Amino acid sequence: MTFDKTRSAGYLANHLARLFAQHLAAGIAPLGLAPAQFMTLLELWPEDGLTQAELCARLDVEQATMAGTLARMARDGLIERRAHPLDRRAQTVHLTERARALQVPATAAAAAVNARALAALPEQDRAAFTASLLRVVEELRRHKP
Amino acid sequence: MTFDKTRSAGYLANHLARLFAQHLAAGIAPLGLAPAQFMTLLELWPEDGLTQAELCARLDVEQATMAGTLARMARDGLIERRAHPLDRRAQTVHLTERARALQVPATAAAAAVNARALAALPEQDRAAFTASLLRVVEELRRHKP
DNA sequence: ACAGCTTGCATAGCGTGCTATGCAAGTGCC
DNA sequence: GGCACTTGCATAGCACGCTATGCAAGCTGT
Repeated sequence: MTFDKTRSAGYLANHLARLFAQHLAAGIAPLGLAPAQFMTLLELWPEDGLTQAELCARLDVEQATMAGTLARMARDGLIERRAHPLDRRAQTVHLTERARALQVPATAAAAAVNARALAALPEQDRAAFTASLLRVVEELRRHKP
Repeated sequence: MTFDKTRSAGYLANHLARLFAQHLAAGIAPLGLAPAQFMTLLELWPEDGLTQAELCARLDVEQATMAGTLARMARDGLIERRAHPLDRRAQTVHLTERARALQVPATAAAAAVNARALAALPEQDRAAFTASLLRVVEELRRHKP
C-alpha cells in the first residue's frame, strides 16, 4: 500500500542520478566543466561540427535545453559556432583548443566515478546492471509520454 | 578510449532519471503535482508533522532545495506549516485534505510508470535490477564527494 | 511564384537540484 | 550570565531539465 521507495525503480533512478551528478560535478569542477557540458563534449570530441539539432537528438534533450548548455559553453570558451555551409538557419558547433585539452582528464574523472559506484556490486553483476539500465532507458524512450 | 555512453552507469542513470521524471510528470500533472512534490508527499502521507530538516534527511536533498519545494507545495494548498511545539526555530509540515486525497491516484500513477519501465526486463531480472540500484545508491551516498 | 507547412534556433517562465549567506533560536561551557 | 558554537530556516544565484512562443529560413504543392 505505502509506496516503498527502496523498491521503486523510478525513485531509485532519481536518487542515483542525483548522486552521480554530485560526484561527477565534484570531479570535473576543477576543470571548469559542469555535467551537461561534459555530456555535450562526449559527442563533440569524436565528431566536431555537429548542429544543435543533431546534439539534441544524440543526447535526447530538448532543443531549448541544448541552446542553454551551448550558450554557457560558448561563454566559457569551450565551443564556437560557425555558419552552416548549406543551411543559413543552422550553425555548426566546433570545439576550442581548451575543450580538446579536457578530453583526457574529464573522461578519466567520469570513469573514476563509474568505477567507484560499481564497486558496490559484485564484479559478475556489473555488466547485467548496465545492460538492464540500457534496456529500461530504451523502453521508456520508445513510448514517451 | 572514447567513453561509451551506452555502457556508462552514470550516463545511463542520468538518462533514465530524466525519462522517469518525464513519464511521472505526465502521470501526475493532471493531479496538480510535480515530481518533487510527489516525493515529499511519499514521506508525509504515512507520517504527518515532520520538520523540514527531517524531510531533507529522508529524501537526501539539501535544505535549500526542500525549502523551495515546500514553498511551492504551500502555495498550491498541499501543506500548511505550524509552529513547532518545542523549538521556536522549527515548523512542522502538515498535509491538507487536498493532499491526502491525492495519495491513491498519485501512487497509482507512479506505480504504473514503474511497471511500464520494468516491462523492458524479463520478470526474473527485475528484483535484481532494483536491488542493484539500491546498492549503488547506498555506495555513493556513503562516500559523498 | 506564392501560400503554407516544417525546421533551426532563441527566449521566457517554471521546477528542482546545488552552494553560499544570513539571521534567529537553541545549547554548552566557562 | 554570557560568549561561542550549532541548528533550523529563508534567500540569492546558478545549472539544467521542461513547455510554450516567436522568428527566420527552407521546402512543397498548386
